[in-house]
Amino acid sequence: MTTNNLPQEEASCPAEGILKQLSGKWKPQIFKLALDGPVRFNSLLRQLPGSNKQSVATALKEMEEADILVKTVIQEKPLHIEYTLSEKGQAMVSVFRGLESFLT
Amino acid sequence: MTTNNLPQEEASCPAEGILKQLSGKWKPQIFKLALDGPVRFNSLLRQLPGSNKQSVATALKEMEEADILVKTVIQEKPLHIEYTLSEKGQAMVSVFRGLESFLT
DNA sequence: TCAATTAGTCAAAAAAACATGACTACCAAC
DNA sequence: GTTGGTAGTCATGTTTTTTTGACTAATTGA
Repeated sequence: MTTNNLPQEEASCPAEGILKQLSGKWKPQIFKLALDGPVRFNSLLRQLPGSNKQSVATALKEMEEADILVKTVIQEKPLHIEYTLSEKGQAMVSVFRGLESFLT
Repeated sequence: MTTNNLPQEEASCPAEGILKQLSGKWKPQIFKLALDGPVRFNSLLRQLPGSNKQSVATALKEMEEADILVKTVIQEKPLHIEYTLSEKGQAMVSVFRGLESFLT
């Protein structure tokens, strides 16, 4: 048990929460792919070697909950689902580019 | 075992590595405290409720290895050690501020 | 000499993240 | 009616990260 669940919690660090929203084994790569346009579940699985359904599904769900991606059901015959960068996601692009500039 | 340790590895995502350098339970908070000036081991332990020696030591070591913090031994009587933002660390500040701007 | 501060290390346990394989459900083609 | 594609869920197991508690070693003050 930590002493963190105190009333005056959250005096800590705003960047922390956002870092969490972008961190994890697959989120940065998913974000990057989403920059080029809508992404889809099975397509991501194929584009991310070493990934798996569970991890990709979790990443997509969390990025949707964090309002980085927007989930859209496309009403066509095979009925597929697209994940698109939200407004917040779009706004994050510059920060993401900033991160990329720190290649050692 | 993943299929990731292939020769043509590292076609993935540059931002990913930097995110890892700043991610973890304590690194963002340590970075933030380092913005105000040099930080020290025991002082950090006191300022980060719920933290512990091991975690803080690991965070400091990794941030030093990532060239975000610079470790300096101060030759005074109680002989203490300071961690200061490196040049790279300074350059990261704007990105860090960018992250902070995404408070929901 | 005993207690306290400095800055840690080490082994082990607990918790969180990630992976695996089986399974669901819908629709279309053969 | 079986295969294949869409998009997942679920239980379980493994791996990684974080925490705990004991310990080290040097210096200071009483």
